Amino acid sequence: MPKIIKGINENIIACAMKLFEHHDYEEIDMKMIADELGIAVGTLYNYVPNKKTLYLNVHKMSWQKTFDRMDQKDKLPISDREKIEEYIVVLYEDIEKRKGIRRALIKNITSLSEDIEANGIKERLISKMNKLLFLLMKDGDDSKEHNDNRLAETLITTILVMVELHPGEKEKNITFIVKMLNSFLR
Amino acid sequence: MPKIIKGINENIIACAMKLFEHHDYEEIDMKMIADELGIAVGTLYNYVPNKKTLYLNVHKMSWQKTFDRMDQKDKLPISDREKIEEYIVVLYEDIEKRKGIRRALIKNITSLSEDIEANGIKERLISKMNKLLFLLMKDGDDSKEHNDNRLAETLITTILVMVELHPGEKEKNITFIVKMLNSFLR
Amino acid sequence: MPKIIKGINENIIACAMKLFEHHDYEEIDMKMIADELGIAVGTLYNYVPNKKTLYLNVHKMSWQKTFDRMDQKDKLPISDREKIEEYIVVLYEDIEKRKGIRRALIKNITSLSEDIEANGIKERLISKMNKLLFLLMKDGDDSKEHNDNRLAETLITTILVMVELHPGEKEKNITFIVKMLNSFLR
Amino acid sequence: MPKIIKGINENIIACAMKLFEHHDYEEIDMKMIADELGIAVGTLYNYVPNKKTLYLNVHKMSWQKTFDRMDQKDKLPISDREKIEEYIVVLYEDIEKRKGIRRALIKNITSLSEDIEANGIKERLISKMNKLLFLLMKDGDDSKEHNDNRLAETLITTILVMVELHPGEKEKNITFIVKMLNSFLR
DNA sequence: TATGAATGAGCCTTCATTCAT
DNA sequence: AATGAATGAAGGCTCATTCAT
Repeated sequence: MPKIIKGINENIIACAMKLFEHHDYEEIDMKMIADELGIAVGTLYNYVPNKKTLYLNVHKMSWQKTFDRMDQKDKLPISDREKIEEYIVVLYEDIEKRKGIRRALIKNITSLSEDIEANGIKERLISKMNKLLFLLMKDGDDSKEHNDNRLAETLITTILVMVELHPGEKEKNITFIVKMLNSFLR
Repeated sequence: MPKIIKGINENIIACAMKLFEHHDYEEIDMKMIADELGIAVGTLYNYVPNKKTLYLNVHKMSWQKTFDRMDQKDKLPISDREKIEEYIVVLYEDIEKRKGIRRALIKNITSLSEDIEANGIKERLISKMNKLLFLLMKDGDDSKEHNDNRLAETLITTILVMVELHPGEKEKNITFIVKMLNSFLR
Repeated sequence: MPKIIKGINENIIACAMKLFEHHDYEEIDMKMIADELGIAVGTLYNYVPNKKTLYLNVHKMSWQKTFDRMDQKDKLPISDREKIEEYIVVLYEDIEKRKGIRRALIKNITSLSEDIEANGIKERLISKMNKLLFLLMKDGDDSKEHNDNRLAETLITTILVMVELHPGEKEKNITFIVKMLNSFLR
Repeated sequence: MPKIIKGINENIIACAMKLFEHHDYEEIDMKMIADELGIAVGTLYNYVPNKKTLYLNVHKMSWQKTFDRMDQKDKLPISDREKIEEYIVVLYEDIEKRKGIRRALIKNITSLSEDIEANGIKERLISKMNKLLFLLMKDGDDSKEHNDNRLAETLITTILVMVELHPGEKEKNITFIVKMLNSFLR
């Protein structure tokens, strides 16, 4: 049974994250991760039950970081509309940064992959965005009345798609997304 | 050139589509597909040169069918705005109807399968939508000026996501998408 | 049980020989042979029990042709020494002509392959050459006294090696071999 | 770079040599070699990058050892003619002693493995022999003038063949080869 | 008899996971 | 605890051979 030492575990997550950020799941093998950590495969397996779980944990931590950054924005003394825009920027940057995990995010959002077991992150993210959007919607707006998540979902997906299809055009991409948001809310 | 029997080939595409819909490229092996078809691997290889090509063909077929239905709409004597809405409906219905297509579309749109050489169909679809959108944009509009594809891409992706996340709510979904489109174009 | 029709069988051998002459055993598959014959694989299997046997038969026929050509030389009204030189030329040309089978010959001569079951051809060939060489050796010569096959073996092998290592230099190759023979017999 | 444990590696080469000696490249599969070694295929692949390379290494090792022993003879204070005879004896003994080497030598000499990229060792050996033979040839001799390798090639091949076809008759075999050489040079 | 689609064992190679040291 | 060599199940693909038509 793997003994779990806090320090090492964090190291493992960090290393794995670094690798998974740049490469797909299949492109990374346990030896690479062990090498990156400067330990033996066997040792890695003392701290991690298997590759999938490790990946899943990285996935979770990865999202958590994004959540944390969004939470930071919550504390800023800015308007809700500004806050939404901050959210978008945070999401954009995080998604852009983590290539390897981006795929997982997409799959997760679009329910593409059932085996990356729903860890509730998609729901948390959408709900977080939606809460804010709700405040910005006009009374009487259909979306507000039904309080569905469609706008939030669309925003998040659009970020993903823009990062994929127009890489290196952060400015334009964000401008577009914000414009889309604003015209919807107008 | 392998002898191509119409029926079998379509069957193969259908089966592969069904499997690729629920699982990643790497998760599916040729034996699975053969088993699903009730034939031997060797037989499968009489009709398909290799796994990659099969996967690619699944994508192509998916797109092509959608594409064809959109072409039908082009011939109708309706306004451009109506045509766009028809496009949306076609896409929505197609995507909803043919479960198998959905994941393929998502992967293609999001470049999830970038290693699988691009087959240019995604570009065709986006360009088709964009051409129409262009006519509807106001002069001076940034998106029109740059004539980028962002709006088209967003529309298509949104359809996909709505179908996935709000199945069985066709009315609401399409209403939302059209509303989004209209507010953007306003 | 395969029915054997004379005409077809000869055709098969001829076709297979043509292919095996230019390519190694592994490079040729039954489909190729069938295609070359203009029949279906299944049909081919009506006349031939399996690939190995077919190959073996081709091998035998191939040698037999060489033997036949050598036998022709026996009938010529020439000296033994001239006859030996004719033998060398026949062997050289035949070996040169049949690339694919050349390998089999080498293996056979050098006992390299035990699965091409000894069909006695090597022995026949060596013995045939030796009989003639014996007549040319001087009395008192060790080789003659022991009547071993060493000279014949060396000649044959040398032909093979020359064809392999100095392709396209027939003149020089044969000159060398004959010179070697003559100096040995002198 | 796979971790290389001296003992295992030599064992692998020895085993592979033993197998490749009796069977063609295609007839041997990695599982056989692993089984022969008493290890798993995966383990074998820890020491060998792939089948082709393993095969190639078997060849190289075979040749190199023979080569080394010949280099020893070069240092002796003897005449060139004596040196050639020493070469012949070295080759004979080496070939006779190490059963495994024989088939590899034959294949290499006869270019039987031309698809396996040439490793240049055959050329080295022939050239080494030829250099010495050149010194012994009479001026005006055709072979000397053209400085081709035919005599060297023939000598080496003849050694191989004699060992194969007349095992246990070392004396007679070497006598024959030397006699052949001498009559040629006379 | 002829056909050729179907079969499936077999091959090379990879890599997550285990376990003796 | 740490190590990393060993394991062997899989996976993509081929091709000699079979058999239903």
